[in-house]
Amino acid sequence: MVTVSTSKSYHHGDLRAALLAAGLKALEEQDIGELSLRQLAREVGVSPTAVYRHFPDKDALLSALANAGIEQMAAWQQQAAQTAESGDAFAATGRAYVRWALANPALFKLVFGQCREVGQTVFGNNDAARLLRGYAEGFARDEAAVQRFMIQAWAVVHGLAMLMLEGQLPADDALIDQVIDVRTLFKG
Amino acid sequence: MVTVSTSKSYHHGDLRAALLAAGLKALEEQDIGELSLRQLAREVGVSPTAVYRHFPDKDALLSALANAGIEQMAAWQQQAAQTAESGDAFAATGRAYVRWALANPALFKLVFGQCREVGQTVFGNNDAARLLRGYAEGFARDEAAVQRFMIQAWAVVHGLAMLMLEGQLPADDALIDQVIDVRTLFKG
DNA sequence: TGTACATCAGTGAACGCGCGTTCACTGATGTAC
DNA sequence: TGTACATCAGTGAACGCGCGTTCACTGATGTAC
Repeated sequence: MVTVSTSKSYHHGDLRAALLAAGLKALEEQDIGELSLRQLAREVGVSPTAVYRHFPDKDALLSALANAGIEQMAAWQQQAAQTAESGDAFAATGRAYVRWALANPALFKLVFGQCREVGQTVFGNNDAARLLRGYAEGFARDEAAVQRFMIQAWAVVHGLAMLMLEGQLPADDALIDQVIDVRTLFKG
Repeated sequence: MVTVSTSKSYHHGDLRAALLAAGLKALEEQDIGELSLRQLAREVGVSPTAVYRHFPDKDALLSALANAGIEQMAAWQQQAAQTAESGDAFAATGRAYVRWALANPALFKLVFGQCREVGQTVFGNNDAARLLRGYAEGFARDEAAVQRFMIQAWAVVHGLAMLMLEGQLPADDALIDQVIDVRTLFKG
């Protein structure tokens, strides 16, 4: 005889993880503004109230989602850098940035929108930034030039990602390669 | 003796214009998702229902706002191009793009978000695009190079605007000038 | 110039909706003796 | 091994809210005769 518990119970941390997973999945298709706490609870098969066992409020849930997004994005970039042939790691990181954005449209926007509210910056001390700096220091005259170059590079990939996400440019792999091309892009 | 009409009446088109103006103003401080039809009606001093005399629904109002935004942005760019010293018109247009975005954060996002839904492209046949193309044709080898250059340029300004809007980079006039600089940016 | 009437831009009350959040609760799990 | 009890992760009902939209309406304006 099997006893069915009426109030289901996740092992510790499981519902939290399930909610985040549901959130990430939902953000593949919905915009952040359409995402509701109740919806995620529904998708996980739990009452809306249960969410409050794991997050103080909706904002906290969104923040956690943003953090998950940042980590995932950093992982993609790192992977791309390591896989790339030597000398191409820099551009590969840029391409990974755009591709991740295209694969996670709403999450990409959440990551940047959310960070503003928290007052935190997405890049600065992560691997991608370090790679970028290393590359720039190879040819830049001084620190000012290094910084300018880093920002220009960031702007290109971010802008390309945004324009593709918003349908202004075709979300086309070949186009990504074409645009993120150090041979044509930077004079140094 | 002055008769005060209880149901106030705008001259033809005036309420429409007032609603759009209120919308543009509201978008200076709020995000698009927080903007409600009722709020705009309130701000104009009219009942929510009155809006429906001028727009079939909320979406139509937002579309009209986006169109107003596109026009305003194009005007800024045109103005910048005409004022610029010869040879600098191209970069001036780019700077105007970013500055307009900073002056109209939510509207900027609305313009791009909304256009996706309508399936329409912001640039393609406007003055800025023509200027951009003329500049590119000056040194690009072939049509493919012209297009690549146009997209790269667009990506840089769009990305810079976005990163500044989202607080990832300081919204700093000097930084705009530094980043949008043909001397360091494009190899052609 | 006066009257009859269509048009048109407003009004306020009402609707159903999904939302985030609160509340008091219940049943299962783990621990101390 | 069995019992008593604290902890903890769920439950369902309820709240107030602002929203977009609908409805039947009203009063002012312009036109035809």
